[in-house]
Amino acid sequence: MGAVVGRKRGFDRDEVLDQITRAFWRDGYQATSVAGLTEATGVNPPSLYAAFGDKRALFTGAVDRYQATYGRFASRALDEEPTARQAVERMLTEAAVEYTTPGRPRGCLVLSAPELHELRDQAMRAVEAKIRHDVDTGALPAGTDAHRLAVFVAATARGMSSLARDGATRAELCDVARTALSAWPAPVP
Amino acid sequence: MGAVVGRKRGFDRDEVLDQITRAFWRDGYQATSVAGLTEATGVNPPSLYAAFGDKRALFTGAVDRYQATYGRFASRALDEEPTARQAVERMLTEAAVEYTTPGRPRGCLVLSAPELHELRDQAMRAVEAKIRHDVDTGALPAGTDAHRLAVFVAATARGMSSLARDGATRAELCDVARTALSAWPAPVP
DNA sequence: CCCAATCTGTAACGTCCACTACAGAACGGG
DNA sequence: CCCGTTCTGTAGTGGACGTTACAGATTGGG
Repeated sequence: MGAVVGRKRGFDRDEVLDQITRAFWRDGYQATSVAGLTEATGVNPPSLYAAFGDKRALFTGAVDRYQATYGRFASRALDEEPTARQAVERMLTEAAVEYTTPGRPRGCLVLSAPELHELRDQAMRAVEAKIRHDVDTGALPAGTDAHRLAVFVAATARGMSSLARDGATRAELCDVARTALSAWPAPVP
Repeated sequence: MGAVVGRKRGFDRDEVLDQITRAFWRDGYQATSVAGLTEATGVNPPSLYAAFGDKRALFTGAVDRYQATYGRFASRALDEEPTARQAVERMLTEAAVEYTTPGRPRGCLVLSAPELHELRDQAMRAVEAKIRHDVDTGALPAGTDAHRLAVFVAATARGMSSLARDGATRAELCDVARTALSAWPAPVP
């Protein structure tokens, strides 16, 4: 079990994966070159390929890491908040913060990369399930269209990510979240 | 005036520019190769370069054409509708249709291409000016934050374009527009 | 202290890219 | 009918890309 012998890796795998994640996050899959990654990380191509695989594998590794760290806030809000309303409110207001945090790329990696359509659908379905649960249990009016509301939340998050990438301020994104939430149906009394 | 002599061009310049527009619209600037454009149009590279210039010029020509045709609906709504509310309502509902019209790429070219940040800002400022006018003339409540509302409209349009690219239906986009409009401030009576 | 195993840097591989040199074909004016 | 002019197709240019062959460096086990 474990490597029996051999020269030790000359770089911190997690640290390098983080730099790779930020590169893909900032520039997207296509615009990020392996040569650029070696320059950003100081790790030469053979070592990158040995540690992570080809460019596609580098990207999926970066996406996995993104979801486990920077993008974790969304599923956390859905898991930890009791109602859909509270979960979406927290998700969107935290998104305003996450999408404009200095020292990292702006916006959301998953919402920006065209090739991650599947992950976006998953996220939207999770929001829809949270809403549907509240409709079923009577916390939201019986007539509420859970799918429609989830699509609207998805649109808001995507719009916020796009605006963040174009340089929108944190306050502007908070206002977008607040305005969007004003379209939320009144809770059952 | 006019060319004095010489062989005539073997293709319809506008028709070819339209195919080029659709290619950039569908795949973006980077993912569109000149080789792909020659295949899509049947026009060889030297003729393309003679007629339009280099790849960057091809792209800006395509964007210009897009704004003059497919994307015209937005500025038309702002120009032709009397109130900001009516203009935005028409803009978003027509966007739902335009973004999902069969036989052409989905979503908006300007909202999808990262390099067109400037054009997006222009569009948002136009919406903001329309709203500010209604606030100044009393058609909207005096406390209305025109900028904040314009950013929200921009977020909605971007969200709709992104959803359209991921395959959202026309009905879903109409619902997003309707829900977003429910956040519009009540008009002054 | 040697050895098999693993990682490292150098330097290249073939492929695709945007772009163009060149020669010939099609045109209208004289 | 020739001529200058403009367009066209072929066939390349140099460069960037993702990926890897290879030889040397470094490790721990025996």
